[in-house]
Amino acid sequence: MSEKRLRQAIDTLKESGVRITPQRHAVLEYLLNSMVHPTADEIYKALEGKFPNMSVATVYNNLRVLKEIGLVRELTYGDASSRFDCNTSEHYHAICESCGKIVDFHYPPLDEVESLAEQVTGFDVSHHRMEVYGTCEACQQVATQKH
Amino acid sequence: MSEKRLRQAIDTLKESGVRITPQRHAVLEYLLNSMVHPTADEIYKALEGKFPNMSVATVYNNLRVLKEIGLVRELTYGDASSRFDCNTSEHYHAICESCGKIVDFHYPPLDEVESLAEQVTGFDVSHHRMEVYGTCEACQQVATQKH
DNA sequence: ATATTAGTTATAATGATTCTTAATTTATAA
DNA sequence: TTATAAATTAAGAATCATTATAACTAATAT
Ligand SMILES: [Mn+2]
Ligand SMILES: [Mn+2]
Ligand SMILES: [Zn+2]
Ligand SMILES: [Zn+2]
Repeated sequence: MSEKRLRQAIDTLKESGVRITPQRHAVLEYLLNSMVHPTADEIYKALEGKFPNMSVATVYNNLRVLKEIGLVRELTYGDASSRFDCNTSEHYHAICESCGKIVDFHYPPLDEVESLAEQVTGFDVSHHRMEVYGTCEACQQVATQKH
Repeated sequence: MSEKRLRQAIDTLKESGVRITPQRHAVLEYLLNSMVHPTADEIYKALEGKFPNMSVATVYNNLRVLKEIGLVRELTYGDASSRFDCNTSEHYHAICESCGKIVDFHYPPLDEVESLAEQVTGFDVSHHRMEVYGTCEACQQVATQKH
């Protein structure tokens, strides 16, 4: 199943005229199989077994390339490091403020918000960002067990 | 008009048992009069005339204190530095991808999104974040003039 | 007046990301 | 096939926003 997504992603790379190096392939494959929106460093550490000589700069370089092609989304937060998402389908995220977990969720795109924002600000709006913050189920249970 | 907001903010500080030092007062006053969501460094530079000896750490410290009391909101983005907002009324932001300008806009809070997110993710949602990205009016005009 | 606490300053440390440079690999052309 | 050009990588240095530390100062409480 994820084989198909990998093949499609590699086709996109080829069409973009980007070389498919072993390191690039590994970063892409790792992201496609990951559900947890990993950081660049997590990807780096996960692949250092297979690529003991790979530089962390290579991970960043490849993430940038994959992002430019549209295969990867970068999720930026204030303090900590960026997280990367290979799920390019339109979706939103719920973020646990207790453990940091990031969970996908789907909701009809907020088109009305975009069009109203255009009216009141005069902006030509291209996209938006939305995410909800709170406590995930696991952390809720831990909290209740403390009584 | 902004005098009133300043007095109210100072009352909040007093109630919180926080000392009102000259530096703290200046940071707060600058933010209240600013419409542009400045960075810590912009605040630092703006005040160095009045406080030549003030440390940039003092700006950060005071912004943290003001944030903890709820007088200031921190707007975080991926690459660049945080921006700070003294407008504590519920509002959203439109961000120009061309010049970086950040503009307030109002929209009924997305409560339905929060409750649906709770249902599908099991999260206990406390708040959300939403902003639109695009091109501001000034940058649109510059773009058209290039023809 | 003295002790305690909070706040400030200067500077060092941190840490994620980017930059630089040289080496290496891959693609293209002769 | 060989030569040349372009892309990619690796290693480490540099950057830069932010935080931590330590010494000093001001405010507050006893
Ligand atoms: Mn996702
Ligand atoms: Mn605002
Ligand atoms: Zn959690
Ligand atoms: Zn603009």
